[in-house]
Amino acid sequence: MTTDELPPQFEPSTVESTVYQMWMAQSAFAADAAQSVRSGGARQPFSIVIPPPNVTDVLHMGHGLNNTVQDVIIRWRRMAGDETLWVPGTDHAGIATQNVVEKLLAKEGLTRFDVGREAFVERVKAFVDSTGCTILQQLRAIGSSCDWSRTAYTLSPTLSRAVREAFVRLWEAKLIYRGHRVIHWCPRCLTSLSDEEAEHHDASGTLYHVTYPLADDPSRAITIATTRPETMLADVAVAVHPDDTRYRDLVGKSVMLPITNLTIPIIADEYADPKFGSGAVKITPAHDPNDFEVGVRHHLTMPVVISAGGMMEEVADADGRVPASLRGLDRFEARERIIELLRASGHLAKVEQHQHAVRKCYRCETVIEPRLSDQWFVKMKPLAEPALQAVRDGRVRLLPERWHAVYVHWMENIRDWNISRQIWWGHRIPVWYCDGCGAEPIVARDDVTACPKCGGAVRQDDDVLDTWFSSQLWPFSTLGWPDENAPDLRAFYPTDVLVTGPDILFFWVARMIMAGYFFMGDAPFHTVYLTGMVRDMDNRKMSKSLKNGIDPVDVVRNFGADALRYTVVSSLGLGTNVMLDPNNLEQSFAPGRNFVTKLWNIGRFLLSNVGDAAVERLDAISPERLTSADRWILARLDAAVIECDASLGPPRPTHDGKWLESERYSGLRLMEYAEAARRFTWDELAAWYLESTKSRLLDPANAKDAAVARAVLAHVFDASLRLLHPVVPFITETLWQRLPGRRDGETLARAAWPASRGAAPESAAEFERVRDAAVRVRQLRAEYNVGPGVAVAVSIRPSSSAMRATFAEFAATLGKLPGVRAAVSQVNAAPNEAAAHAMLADGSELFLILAGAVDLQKECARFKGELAALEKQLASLRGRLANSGFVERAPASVVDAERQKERDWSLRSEQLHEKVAALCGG
RNA sequence: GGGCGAAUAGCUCAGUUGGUUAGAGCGCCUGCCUUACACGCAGGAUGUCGGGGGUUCGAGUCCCUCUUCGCCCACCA
Repeated sequence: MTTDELPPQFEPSTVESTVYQMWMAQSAFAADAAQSVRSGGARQPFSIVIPPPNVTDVLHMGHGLNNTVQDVIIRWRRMAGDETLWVPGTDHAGIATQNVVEKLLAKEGLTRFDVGREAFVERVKAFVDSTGCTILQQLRAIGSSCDWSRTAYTLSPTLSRAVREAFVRLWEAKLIYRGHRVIHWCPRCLTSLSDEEAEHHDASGTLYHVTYPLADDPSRAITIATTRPETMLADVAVAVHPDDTRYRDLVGKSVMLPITNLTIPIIADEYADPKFGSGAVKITPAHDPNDFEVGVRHHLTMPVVISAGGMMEEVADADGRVPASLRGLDRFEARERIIELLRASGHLAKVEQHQHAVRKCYRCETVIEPRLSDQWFVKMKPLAEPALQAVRDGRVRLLPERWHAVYVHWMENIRDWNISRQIWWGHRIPVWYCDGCGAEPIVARDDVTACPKCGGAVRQDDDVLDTWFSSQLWPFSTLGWPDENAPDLRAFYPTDVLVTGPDILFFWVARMIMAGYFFMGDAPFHTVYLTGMVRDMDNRKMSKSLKNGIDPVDVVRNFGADALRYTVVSSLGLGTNVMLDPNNLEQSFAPGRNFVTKLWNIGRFLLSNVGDAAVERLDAISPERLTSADRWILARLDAAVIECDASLGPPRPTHDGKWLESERYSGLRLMEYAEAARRFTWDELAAWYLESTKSRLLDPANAKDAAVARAVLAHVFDASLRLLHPVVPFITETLWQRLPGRRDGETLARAAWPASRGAAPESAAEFERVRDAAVRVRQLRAEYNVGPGVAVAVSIRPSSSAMRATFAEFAATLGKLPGVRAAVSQVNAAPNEAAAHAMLADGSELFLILAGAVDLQKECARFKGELAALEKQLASLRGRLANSGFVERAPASVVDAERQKERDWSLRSEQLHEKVAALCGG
């Protein structure tokens, strides 16, 4: 490629799709199971399964953040030589997707019941087919390097097979059972929900105190308190604590239930808390989980008075309990009506405000109705054991660290999981019933068409499985399970890192770990990286309803995918939220856009100067041909590589599949990695090295040295593009392709991650003196208002013979650096105090004499400040050495180093004293 | 109600096991279109590290306490 065609502006929109197509054409993201060491290959496998977005989703910034993180990690490992697989895919998202299609139907004035089950499912399928690829396409637009040939879908035939298998195995292990109990019911979605799907919301409600008169003595009454008076129609008892002396004589008697005029018993049960309200509690077994337990203990009837849709109705065992005037009323309307009735009949004792938590459906925020019904459950305790142990002993780590405790607490208190949903979109429960002979339910991997006992007709269970039941299998179902010999499963399971938001830690992550142990005998990943959330400037979650979202596609169109990625990663502390302003995309994405532009300009300048001709290999250049600047930038590159590696790694546990305490919470510091790579490229390569090479490259007299400069530039830029590629893949690939010596078909995406060349850190020291001198000259110029047009004279007294030897290079480089513009001369003796305007240096190394007036008093004050700070440190250091405890405890080498430090500081302090004396006259 | 975490520059955050003068990005101020880049360059300002107490020669870092936020969990009707 030729370099002279680089346009002055980087145009992401034209470049990105071309680059992505090139990656696809080169199969840059395709994983090869045979290469994994687990399959007899030579590479460490490294795999990530994507948290499957809902199939109807469109990309939002949350996805943008999450998938950028995954892509950075994947690209880093790919370059580092692992056989890398990133599995993409989507989730059928039972309730969510069904709700979307039901809304579409509603526009036609239809419900799913009008359409019928089969036709409805077909309709959802068609809808999913029409939208299903949107989000996957959008993931490509932000550069995600997924292996698209392995795109999975939770409701595909292969994954559905895994779901059946999982259900049957859990059934066979007696971990799945059918239960009759009070569960969380969403009257809008018309389905039961798991505990996790019924979210707590703080609410300010009303606590109604209702009097229930004694049946045999209406002058006496028991007062109960309730926030849901409408459920009193289903009351079957009043419970008091057995030790509650206030009520001891009443246990066994009965009260009259207002409105219904039924007589119900007073029972003793420890569930009643004497300290709450009156100490008596109404028992409504069908509409409250606690009351249900009481009901079971006392063999009470369990009338159901609220319908699936949340209407007052006599559903079961409720003969005559619901007065005609209330029938068919919505539960909240009924509540108002009942309060009126109670007030009218004098049974309403007190009404007070009450802070409590209301559970709401996580999909539609409808208030949950606890409801007695038959559901399928998974027994969780046995599954939780190994998953808990894995996190405790470091086989699985959660980042950031604080989630560890949250996870452990949840797992220790885990409750059985209601997995059946009364919706139509999802995996139908693989259980069949024979109504003919009444045989036991048949649980089967394959569809059952006839009763194995009587040969009669069977019908399949109507319910479908919780979406998360299929999601929990994702890390292995996508790799070919239940086929234990599937090549991908062997090569890539367990996967490595899971990247997701903490909001689905229990919905998904914990269940995957449990499923991993149960079905695969091993955790599905060794690291869970929990990201923060994307928020607006008022710290609000971005959401459709608040209209404060940012469309990543918009950002990509305006600023490019790289700018989006860099902005997100560079502000992504571990687990911290990313704040972006939806009303000011320009400013929000400035860090990324600025950096990308800078990188482009570095590339333009550097590539045009390096040219297209082959450069010498770095190791073919003898050390003495390198300038101090060359040695410096090579040493800085090594430091940058080491820093990037330290921020990102280790990629996997180093010992026996368990994280050591020391490494457990290290690594995946994406922000620090990005900053290290940026600092090297911008603050070191561009700001100093590039500037220092200008004279070498542009002056024809330096033809031989120019070749060295070109070689070093090409090498260092190549390495910096490699370091940056995981964050900003498009622009780095584009520039990298134009470096001299590229072969056809080579991609940066699959190029090797840089390794430190082991440059001695002291090889940087010499150029650092040039740099310090330049900074000092610039500061003095600014301080004394010497404009940039004015050339200045700088005299230097080299402090060492080595420096004296390289003075010419030193002077040439310094003089040419921007903002210096100086004629540099060497003086061999210390400048005469009277003649010098000032001595300015940070030690005894350099004396810079700037032509022009220097404020001696100002310099004197500066030295005095420095002196005071130094003496403070010296005092503390002396205290430390004087502390016998420290000297005894610290290793000899440390104590020696401290003593040396003290000597150095004392010496420096003396010198400063002298300077202050010389300048200020004592 | 229980548990966890946070409080550092105007904003968002870094600050490893206590140890030189507490950092970055954005923003701000001053001066520069120095032919790669004004989406830039050079220089600069800004912090009683939430309040109080303690341990230590030495505390942003460890302990106690108060205040304020955030998150997770939760069957007190």
